[in-house]
Amino acid sequence: MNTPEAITEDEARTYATWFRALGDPTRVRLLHLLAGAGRAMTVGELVARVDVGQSTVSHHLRILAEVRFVLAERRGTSTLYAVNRACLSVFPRAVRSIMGEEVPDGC
Amino acid sequence: MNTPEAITEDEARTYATWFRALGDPTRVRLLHLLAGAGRAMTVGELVARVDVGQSTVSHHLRILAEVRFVLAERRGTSTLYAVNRACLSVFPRAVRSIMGEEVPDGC
DNA sequence: ATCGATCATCGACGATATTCGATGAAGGGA
DNA sequence: TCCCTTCATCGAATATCGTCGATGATCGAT
Repeated sequence: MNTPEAITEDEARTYATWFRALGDPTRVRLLHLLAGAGRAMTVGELVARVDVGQSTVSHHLRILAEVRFVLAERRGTSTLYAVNRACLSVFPRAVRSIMGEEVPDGC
Repeated sequence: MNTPEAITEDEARTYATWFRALGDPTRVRLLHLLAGAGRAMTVGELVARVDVGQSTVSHHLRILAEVRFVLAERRGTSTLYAVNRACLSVFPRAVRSIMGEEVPDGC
C-alpha cells in the first residue's frame, strides 16, 4: 500500500482553512500581541499597535475567531479578545497528519 | 516590559508566507501525496491523482518549492518533486515564536 | 532531423481577500 | 434622556489567488 493514512478532501479543506487563517501578516501580529500580553485585550488596544484601521482589525479578529484561534467576549461597550492557546496545536497535528510521520528539525 | 520577544514586521510577513503556502486544499493534498509515496514523483503522476489540470499542478508545485517545502530535480524530460521534511518544522517553530511559549494539546 | 512526451510559462478570466471610510448598534455616563 | 465611546457591519475599490487552455522549451527516441 502507498497511503495507509490518506486524508480526505474535507480534511485537506479544513487544514487549508487553518493555515490560511495565519496566512496574513496582520493576523500573525495580532495573535502575537495577544499572546505577548498574556491577557485579554480590547479592539482599541490592538488597533493602537497595528498599522491598519479599526474596521480592518475587526475583520481580522473575526477570521481568527472563526477558527477558534482567539476567543471573544463582550464586556460592556467593548469586546475582549484572548488567544486560545489550545487551538494553536492544530498546526503540529495538521503537519503530522499531512506528512504521516514526525517532522525533523532544521532547514 | 510587555513584549520581551517581539517579532518584527518582516518576521510576520515570513511566517504568513509559510502558512499561506499550505493555505490551499490542492497544495495540502500534493504535499500529502508526496509524503505518502515516500519517494520523488513526477508532475504527471501528481496530475493523475488530483482534480486539477497540469498547469495548475505546476503552479502549486512552484509555490511549494519557493518556500522549500518540496524540492525539484529535472530528470530527463520530466521533473521529480520530493517533499522536504526538514522544512515542515517551520510550523511548530513559527507557532512557538508567535505564541512565545509551548502550545498545549486539545481544542 | 523529426516527432512525441513532459513540463513550465503566458494570458486571461472569475473568485476571493484586504483594506478603507461610513454607517449602525449597543452600552455607560452626565 | 441625550450624547459619547466602542465596536461590528456594510459597500466599494483594489489587489491577489486559483484555474484553465494554449503555447513554448527541453529532452529522448526513432
